[in-house]
Amino acid sequence: MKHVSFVQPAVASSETARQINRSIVLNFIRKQQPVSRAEVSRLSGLQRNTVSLIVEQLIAEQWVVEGAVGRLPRGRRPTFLELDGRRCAICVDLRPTRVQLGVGHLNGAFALSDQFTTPDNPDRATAELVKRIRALIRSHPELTYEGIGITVPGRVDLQTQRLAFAPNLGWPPTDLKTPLERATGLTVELENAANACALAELWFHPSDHPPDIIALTVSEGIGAGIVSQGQLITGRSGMAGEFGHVSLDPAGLQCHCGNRGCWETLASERAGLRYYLQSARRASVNIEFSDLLQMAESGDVIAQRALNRMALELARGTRMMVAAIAPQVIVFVGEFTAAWSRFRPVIEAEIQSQSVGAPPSIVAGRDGGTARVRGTVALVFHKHFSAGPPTRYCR
Amino acid sequence: MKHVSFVQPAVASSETARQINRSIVLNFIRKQQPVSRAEVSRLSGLQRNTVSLIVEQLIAEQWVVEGAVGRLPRGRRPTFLELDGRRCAICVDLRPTRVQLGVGHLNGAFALSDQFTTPDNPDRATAELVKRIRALIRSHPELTYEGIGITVPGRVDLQTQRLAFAPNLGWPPTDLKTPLERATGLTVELENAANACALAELWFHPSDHPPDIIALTVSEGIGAGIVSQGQLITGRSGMAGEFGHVSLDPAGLQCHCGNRGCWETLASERAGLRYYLQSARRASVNIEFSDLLQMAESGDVIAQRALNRMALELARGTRMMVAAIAPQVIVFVGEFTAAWSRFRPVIEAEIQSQSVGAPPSIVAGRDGGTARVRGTVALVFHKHFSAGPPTRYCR
DNA sequence: TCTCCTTTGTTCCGGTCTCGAACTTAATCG
DNA sequence: CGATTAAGTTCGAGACCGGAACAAAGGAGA
Repeated sequence: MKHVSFVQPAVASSETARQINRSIVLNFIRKQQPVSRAEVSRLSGLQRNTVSLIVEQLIAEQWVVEGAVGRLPRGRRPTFLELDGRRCAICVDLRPTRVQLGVGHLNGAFALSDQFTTPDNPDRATAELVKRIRALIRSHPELTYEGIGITVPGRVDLQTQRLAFAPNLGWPPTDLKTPLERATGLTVELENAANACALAELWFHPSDHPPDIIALTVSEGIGAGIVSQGQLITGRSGMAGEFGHVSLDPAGLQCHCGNRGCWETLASERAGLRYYLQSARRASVNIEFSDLLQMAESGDVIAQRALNRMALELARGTRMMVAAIAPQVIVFVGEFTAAWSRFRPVIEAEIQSQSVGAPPSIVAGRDGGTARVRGTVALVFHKHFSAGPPTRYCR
Repeated sequence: MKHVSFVQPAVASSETARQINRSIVLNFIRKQQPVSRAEVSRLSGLQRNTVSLIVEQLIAEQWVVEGAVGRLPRGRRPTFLELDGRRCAICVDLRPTRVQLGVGHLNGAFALSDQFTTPDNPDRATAELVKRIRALIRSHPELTYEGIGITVPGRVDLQTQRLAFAPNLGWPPTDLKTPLERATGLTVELENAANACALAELWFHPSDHPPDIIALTVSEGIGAGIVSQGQLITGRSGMAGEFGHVSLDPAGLQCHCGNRGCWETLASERAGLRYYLQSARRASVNIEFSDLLQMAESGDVIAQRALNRMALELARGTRMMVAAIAPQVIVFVGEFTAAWSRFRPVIEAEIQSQSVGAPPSIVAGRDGGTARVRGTVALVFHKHFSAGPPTRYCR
């Protein structure tokens, strides 16, 4: 079997140096804004003149704007630089039950806007999205829309950019990108929700995270976004991170994916609800996961027991990830983090029993309900901030 | 909790371009040797003059030598370039039972030399290694020794470079690097055996492998070396890839690592032997895994059943890796590949039942017994062939 | 108010690098 | 023996960065 032998490494010229330095400067401005040219020079190690030249270019291309003038005890006042907030991305979080829209600005500002119930087929979903996105764009004509970022509850094929595997959505493989791009004229970035959350963590909380993190989204299903050495692990056609479909109980329940006893069937919101309904003996009662959290909060012992069981199963799988990937941080994202004080000790205890080296830190995603939507901002802008694809040392 | 915020990205200058292109040229020569300057120019996209300049430099630094002169139907004859075979690495494969030594040349030539029984403590092992390595160097004074590469049955701490976790060796955390470097004057590279095998696959079989592979070493224990997008996944302090210590059976046997029912306790050579002894009811008979393979080969039904059970457990864990990492290829390394025709179908069947996307290819390591030792060649030379650390796009 | 000092930001020069084109070298073919 | 073809070299142009000198913009102190 022959594969495409290796990625042709792009040769470097003097312009390559500029590209690299440009991305360095741009990232320093993003991370430190507002910041002066001199400060960027000191932080990056680039000469002041080089920074000035690059900044001039960035201003011309409308990535950066000059802001206020600073104060110093002595000397000339620095003029601060910021990212240009007029650039923004349209953010879509597509989930099995609801679709959430928002607008994320390059300077970090963010606003949720619309939401609607997820249509039961891709075509209707596309049509609805087009309608709402058009309205969104019309409502703020002063902004420059960079693109549309969409998080999906499934895996996006790297080659075709189609939504290739989405058992919790129940859609067939779907091309969302092409029709949306055609209808709106904007580029569309699709990404698995967990991957997007991982990117968002790096993007919005740069200094707190070392470069090896896992973002775990727990909702209808379980997905993991793996970042290693600052790079998203995609795997063959973008399928990496399906820890949710590792079978932890060969005799367990049938999963959407076809296997039995997947972690997802043991530790997702659905599993939590199932644990509750099994004990409560109230079959087919129409309760949602948020209700379960509420009930546990207000002292319902059966609900509490269901959540504890869910926590235990979550912990088991987390231990698997720790052994496999050895991240420095695991960020948990999902409604269940509202009951983080219940989950955290259980997971932490299990992790600590894994004696191979120091355990990773366990944190709940800080953006609460917006983590997934915000992730799409990173998705859209991310490629503009890296100097081309990282060199791959494939032999 | 604060971490070192991010890796300071190295700024680029004109010399950066040269470094990048140098590594491109060097790698093309390695992969295509013997090859002419003109051919490198065509393959890489660099101008002929640039290639010539870089090659001149590489020859001066003794990385490359001019070889034979080629023939063409018309035109001036090309002079072929090859890597300089006088450069070589000392290769050590440290295993719980035996230590194997060898010499690997930059041009791909390779020779096993010495082997000895693993001493039961680190100090004696170091002393023995120093003695034998000195003898090895003395025996070929015409060669330039670049460094010493050592594969170990455990994990090497990224920061301290100590052998930090080696349950199958039974050693405490040990610094092998410093004393060996002091005694020999050569730099020492330590790496987990599975990681080394993964690097070796990329290094010696460049065109066959896509950039997402897992190398799985099965012997006394089980270790995985993960390469994603052409880069080795290290994880927090080099601990990534411990799939062998994921618990697949919470009620299973106690493992060296302290947990219960680790994959390693179910599918390693030791497990295979255990399965045999359990059925054969010949406790404490002194047989080795190679004997077991032999017995199965010559028709012993109990031995065959033991191997089949081992294959089944190996397959189960492989499925976990496929879900988690989604590699394009999994390379199996270990004595058990002698019975590959027995293992392969079992693993393949299990993988195929994983319905998420196309399954990865399953192959047995081609270098047989020398895979691990050869891996160390890649280990020693690898850093000279990449243009500095890959840029990390950490936010 | 005026001068000194400090810090920001710019201008200019020298060096490195790649690219493109012209040139030299060395072989084959008619 | 000249035409042709391809390999490898030489040279000038253009892009970029680093370092040093310079202009700008204030505050502190006399």
